[in-house]
Amino acid sequence: VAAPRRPTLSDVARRAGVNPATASRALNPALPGRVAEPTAKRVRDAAEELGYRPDPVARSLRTRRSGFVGVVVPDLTNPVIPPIVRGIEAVLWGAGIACLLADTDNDVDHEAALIEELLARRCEGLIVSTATRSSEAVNRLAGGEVPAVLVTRDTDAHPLPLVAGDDAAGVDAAVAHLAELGHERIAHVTGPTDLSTTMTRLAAFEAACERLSLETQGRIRHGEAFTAAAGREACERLLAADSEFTAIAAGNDLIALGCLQALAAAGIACPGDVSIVGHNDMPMADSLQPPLTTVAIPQREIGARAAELVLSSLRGDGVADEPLLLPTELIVRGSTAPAIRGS
Amino acid sequence: VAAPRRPTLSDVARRAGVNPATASRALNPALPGRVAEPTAKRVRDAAEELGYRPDPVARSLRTRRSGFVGVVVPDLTNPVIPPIVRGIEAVLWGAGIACLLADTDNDVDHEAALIEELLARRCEGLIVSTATRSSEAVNRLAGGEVPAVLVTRDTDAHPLPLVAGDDAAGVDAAVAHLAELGHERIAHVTGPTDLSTTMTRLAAFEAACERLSLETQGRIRHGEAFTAAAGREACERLLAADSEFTAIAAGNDLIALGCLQALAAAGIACPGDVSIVGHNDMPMADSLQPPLTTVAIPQREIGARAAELVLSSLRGDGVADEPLLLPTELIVRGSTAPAIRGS
DNA sequence: TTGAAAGCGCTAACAA
DNA sequence: TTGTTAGCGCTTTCAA
Repeated sequence: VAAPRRPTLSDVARRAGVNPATASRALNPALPGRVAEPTAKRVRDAAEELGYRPDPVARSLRTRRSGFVGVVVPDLTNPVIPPIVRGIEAVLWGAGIACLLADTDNDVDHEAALIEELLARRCEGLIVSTATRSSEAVNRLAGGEVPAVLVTRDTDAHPLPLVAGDDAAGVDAAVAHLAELGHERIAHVTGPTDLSTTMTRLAAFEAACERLSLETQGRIRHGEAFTAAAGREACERLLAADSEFTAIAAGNDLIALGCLQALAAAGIACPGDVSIVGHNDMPMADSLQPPLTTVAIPQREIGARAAELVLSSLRGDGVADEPLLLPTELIVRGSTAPAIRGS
Repeated sequence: VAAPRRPTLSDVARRAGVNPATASRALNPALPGRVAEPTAKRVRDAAEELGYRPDPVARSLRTRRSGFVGVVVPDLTNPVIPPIVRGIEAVLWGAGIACLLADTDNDVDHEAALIEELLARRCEGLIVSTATRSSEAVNRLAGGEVPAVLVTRDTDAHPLPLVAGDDAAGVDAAVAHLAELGHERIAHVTGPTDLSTTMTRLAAFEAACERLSLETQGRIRHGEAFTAAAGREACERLLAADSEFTAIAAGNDLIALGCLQALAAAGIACPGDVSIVGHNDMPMADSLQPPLTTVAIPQREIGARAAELVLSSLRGDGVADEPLLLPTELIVRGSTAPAIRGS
């Protein structure tokens, strides 16, 4: 028995009684050098009968394209990431483009390797949420052969289009909300300082406090990662320093969750003694105890817009290179309450 | 200025003054036909100076391999999935193999297309958590060219190795736990019936109730998806039917969360009036209100073991084809409490 | 409108 | 040990 090799274009051509080149043309419509309809039909039938599927590897080698877009994310276990990816996939899939995902585990080298891998496989576009704001591999993407778009996290050099939530406005609203509730001593527990999101939110926090004449001195702590464990640890450091505060603005919802845990462990009630505001409105933020007040970013839409930018680039449209900051919204839930006088 | 084309093996060979084939051999150590060390060094230096990176597409076309494993998941926004993926990645990355992820959005056609895509790109192995237990595309993987392993979700034909948690044992422990608390009327809100996990857990639920002489008649409802919204909707149907029950075993934690919401909306206290047990111990299950009692599955390890199976296959080792069911553990938290007499 | 020929970048037989 | 040759499966000039 002959090996059940998968049929190639030559097989199809032979069966249709034409040259492989003709078969190729018949199967790839449009393009100059159309094929006579009867011939084309013979080819299509032959392909159908043989169950022919074009070989994307061979095609890629020849055409330097691939029909897929690469998506590079820092950490799938961060709950904000999946909805963003979903937004990307929905748009791309709708445009007939597959997307292949890679997770860098927040590691620059890992990130560089995966970007290289995707590029080498001729991905036609790249959407990246970078592992760090100093990623060289990401910066090199600028002016490269394929369009690249950043989501949520920017690099310092910001050489690429970015789609993100308007974090600054969100943080400003969060601080204003706390101030309105009477909080005058607000702490900030951030994410890792090598991420643009952390720096943006931190700057916005300080600006808002400045504007409202609130003292922040000694009330800022940096978490080592965007995880609950890191948030908890940072909050414990904050508590240990005994800097008085009645509210915490957290770098993101996972950090906020960690703060919730640290406070609970220390016997401090939220929102009774201390109020907390998160950021992102991750899935289940509304189901925590207490339900988390947070700055919602439009997760799916961030992904969708990034995908659209890539599609525009592929169509040859120019892409504005200033950051696209989508509206954020403060969602008030149970983790914030009026400050207790003199506490 | 000449186009800054990325250097090819021929460029390297020319610079080293050798034949491309020799350069290829020098760069790919081992293999029959070793290269003299001085020559090899010249080639390596040339490659280094030129910044040569082998083209995986060309290499794949020639060798029919690719150096990556494909991972197909049904829904990244289901919180159990990312930790499993993490387990897979850690093992594969440790073995020097990249992994490319694809999300099927729980859709069979989408799944078939992505599997085809990954296969066509010569992925060397496939790890799949299938969209449905009747997926033809998945069944066809059996005996295919690349090793394939299923995680968490099986197909009815189970033609492939499976790595999953021992759900049956877990559900049995969960029901026993509820029974010990005095619950005699236990309802079951499941996931979608086209998933093997749903069927396994349902069968285990019925077996356990049977064993303990608990009536289940009229107390089973199927959720349309493994989401909180579906769980809530199914629980509302259960409540509307007014079948009396004092506890719910949920198909997974998201379903359990939905039940929590439905009960809260109906003014029924958990665990005061009704106890709930989830399944999976997803991230943040311990932070819900109340903290969820649940059957923990070893998420990362499921992924890791699946990846190891693929690696074994690639090394040519035989792989046992009976399902690998890893131990589950009932984690008792705040959502279960003693049944109220006569309620 | 179709065919012939070349070649994408690499590796595997075979020869030298 | 190294070079020569061929070809993976496809597309794209160029010629007929």
